[in-house]
Amino acid sequence: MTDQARQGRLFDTAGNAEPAPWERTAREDVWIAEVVVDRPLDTVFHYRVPDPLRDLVGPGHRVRVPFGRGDRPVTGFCVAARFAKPDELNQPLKSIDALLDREPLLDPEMLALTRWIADRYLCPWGQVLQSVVPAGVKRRAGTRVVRCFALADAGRRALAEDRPLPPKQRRVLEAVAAAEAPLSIAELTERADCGTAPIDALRKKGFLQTIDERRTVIDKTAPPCPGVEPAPPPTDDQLTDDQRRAIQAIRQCIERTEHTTFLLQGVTGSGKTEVYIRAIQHAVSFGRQAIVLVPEISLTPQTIRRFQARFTSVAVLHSHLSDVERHRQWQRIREGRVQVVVGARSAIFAPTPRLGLIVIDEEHETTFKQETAPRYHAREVAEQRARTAGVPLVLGTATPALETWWRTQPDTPRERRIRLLKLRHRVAGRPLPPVRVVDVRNDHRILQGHAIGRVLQTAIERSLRAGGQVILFLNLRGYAPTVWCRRCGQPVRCPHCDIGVTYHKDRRAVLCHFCEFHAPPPRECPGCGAPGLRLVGTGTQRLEEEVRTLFGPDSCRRMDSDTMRRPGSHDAALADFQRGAFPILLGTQMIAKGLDFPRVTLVGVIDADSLLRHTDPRASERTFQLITQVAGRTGRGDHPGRVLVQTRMPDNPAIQAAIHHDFDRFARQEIEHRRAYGYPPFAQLARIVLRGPREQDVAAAADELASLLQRHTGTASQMTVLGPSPAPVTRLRSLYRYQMIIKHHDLAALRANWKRVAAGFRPPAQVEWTIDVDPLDFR
DNA sequence: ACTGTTCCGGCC
DNA sequence: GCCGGAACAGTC
Repeated sequence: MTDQARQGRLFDTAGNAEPAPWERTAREDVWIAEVVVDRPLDTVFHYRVPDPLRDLVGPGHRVRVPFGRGDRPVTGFCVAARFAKPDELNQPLKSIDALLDREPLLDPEMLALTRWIADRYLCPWGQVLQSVVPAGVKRRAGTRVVRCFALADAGRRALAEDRPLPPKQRRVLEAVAAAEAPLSIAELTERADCGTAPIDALRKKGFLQTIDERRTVIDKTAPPCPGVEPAPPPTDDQLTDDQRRAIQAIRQCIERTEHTTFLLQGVTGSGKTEVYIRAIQHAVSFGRQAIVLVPEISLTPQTIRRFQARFTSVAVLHSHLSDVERHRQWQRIREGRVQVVVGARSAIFAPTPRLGLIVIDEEHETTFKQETAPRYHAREVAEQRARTAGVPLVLGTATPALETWWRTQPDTPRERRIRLLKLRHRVAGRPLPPVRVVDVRNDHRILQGHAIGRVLQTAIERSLRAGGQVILFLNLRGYAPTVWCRRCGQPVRCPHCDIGVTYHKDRRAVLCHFCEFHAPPPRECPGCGAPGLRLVGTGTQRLEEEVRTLFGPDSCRRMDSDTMRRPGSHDAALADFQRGAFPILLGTQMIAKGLDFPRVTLVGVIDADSLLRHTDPRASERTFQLITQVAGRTGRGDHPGRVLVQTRMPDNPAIQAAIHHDFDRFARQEIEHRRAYGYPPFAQLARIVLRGPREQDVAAAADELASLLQRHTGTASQMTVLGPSPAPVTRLRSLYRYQMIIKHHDLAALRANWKRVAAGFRPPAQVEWTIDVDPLDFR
């Protein structure tokens, strides 16, 4: 029996399960609510609904309930409310203390979706529920309870009988009578042009009754997005045949209100966004709403403006919204006043009343996976939501995640199959830029420690001379990624994490990129005491220095998470680049996606090898994706572009596939690799991490858990347990970490096994575990 | 006999 | 997660 069924046994008329004692007989008929409390428990609790709340409490409402021995008040979500027949209960149930929301925060579909996430990602339902409703919504940020006045019976009679009243009181009473809703003191004094005294007098006479209403305090609308007007949309005959076909396929699916998952695989610059927009317009024409998920870094004014230009009401949900603003947007969405919701990962929980379509742009991006509990992948959640809502899901990218691509292939079972829509050409007949590998093994500039080799340097000079712009991509922030001791040959490490520190010249400090540690750069080696540490390697700060030396002090702007700390600085830098304020844009990931600058004629990848050096099982997939994405930033205007990739491994398969723009070749070779090693999609993985302050305790707990898993699964279950072993980053924020990977061809069986084992495993004090289903981060 | 610590199960 | 009881150990 599933846990879900077990939790529902109170109403299980089949009667196979022996009911718990308190479930057996009722002394009286009661309304009960099933409540999931705000605790990491995956259990549904039952509470009596007191009579006054009888018609008010339903699924999706939050309630306050007494919980535990001390009856401590906790909040919970009501997930069902029903009449309990006699004979079903015998122990007196505790009662709901209070109803916290007038309207349910979640509709039945969202409740079901959160339940699905809890099962799929092995996370307590209560925790999922808490995390899908924004904090600002729960705290009702930006609203306040305001005392309002409505007509009481006595007042109504007084008006009807035209009884004599002082003139001000009469005006007040008439204002209240004329209003559709109760009026606040401020509204009343304004409309009746009086002070508060007449209002108070009427209330004392019983002519007015007071009603406390929750009102919005701040209602400022989002400022219009800065930046340049987007290019005018293409007319119908400017669409490519591929675009037309794709739009047609998605529209058909919208009309039939049936679910299909599409992979819209289009080379960079092939007009995927136009396809999304046309498909969404169709859904909107049926009075439905669309959700568009994009990686956070793509939430630039460029993207936002494009949607705002084509729809009358767009809600943008990004991480910089205040609680108040987020609450306001959430309300707008829920009231159906928004046509399109554009947002990062969590926007998949947007409370659209009539969902018509979901789009995930750059679907291969790993930021769609949440790295804290519930560790869901927005793509999976989106598919589940689309499936139950009977609407299409469109996954768009130039470089699909391997798992996604695999599902378009004939070997995939039919029920998992997704439909491939290809956009093979760039719009306006523009070619993909030629990509050239530059082998820098013998480049004398590189050998001297510079980041820009001779070939790239000349190419930049030529582009600039021709009036073009240049993008330089380097995936390491800081000045020097390693601080190295000449004598003992050891890097300087973070005292809290076992990871090397990075030197940041602008802050005159060494930083740990895993925790908040920072310190002045040490003069001598913390290990052996030798003086004279060396700064090894190049990060974006050193690259910036080099570019300014080579091409002039005003030639470039750096974009990475250090320069882009303040909200808006990102947008400002891009706007400056767009209007040509500087010719060279250099930076990390954040300049690799989605940007559309027609004047960029050269893209340089400074160090392709740094992408491959990771121990991550998906390193080569990421390398291919990043090179392809960043290469796509050029050749988007009237001038052709080109791409130079600096590497010491010119024959690497991922690099070779990227320079040939050959996704299929890359995917086929990578999928065979996955098949050979039993990686997803050929097996399902879950990663368990144990962490604590004492290494022996963590290691011992890991051993115990591993043996529990082995014993429970046995040889028959086809489940493999890899490890335990120290995690690749064994110490993080002063905590030791051990991990194991469990592997099974069937995800449901894997989850069931884990649940059985987890129920009997209690780690020692100070050791805690986490489980990550379908992990993407193995650090 | 008394008190502090850890382990463990239940929470409706 | 939090609480309380049981079991255990160390102390007066």
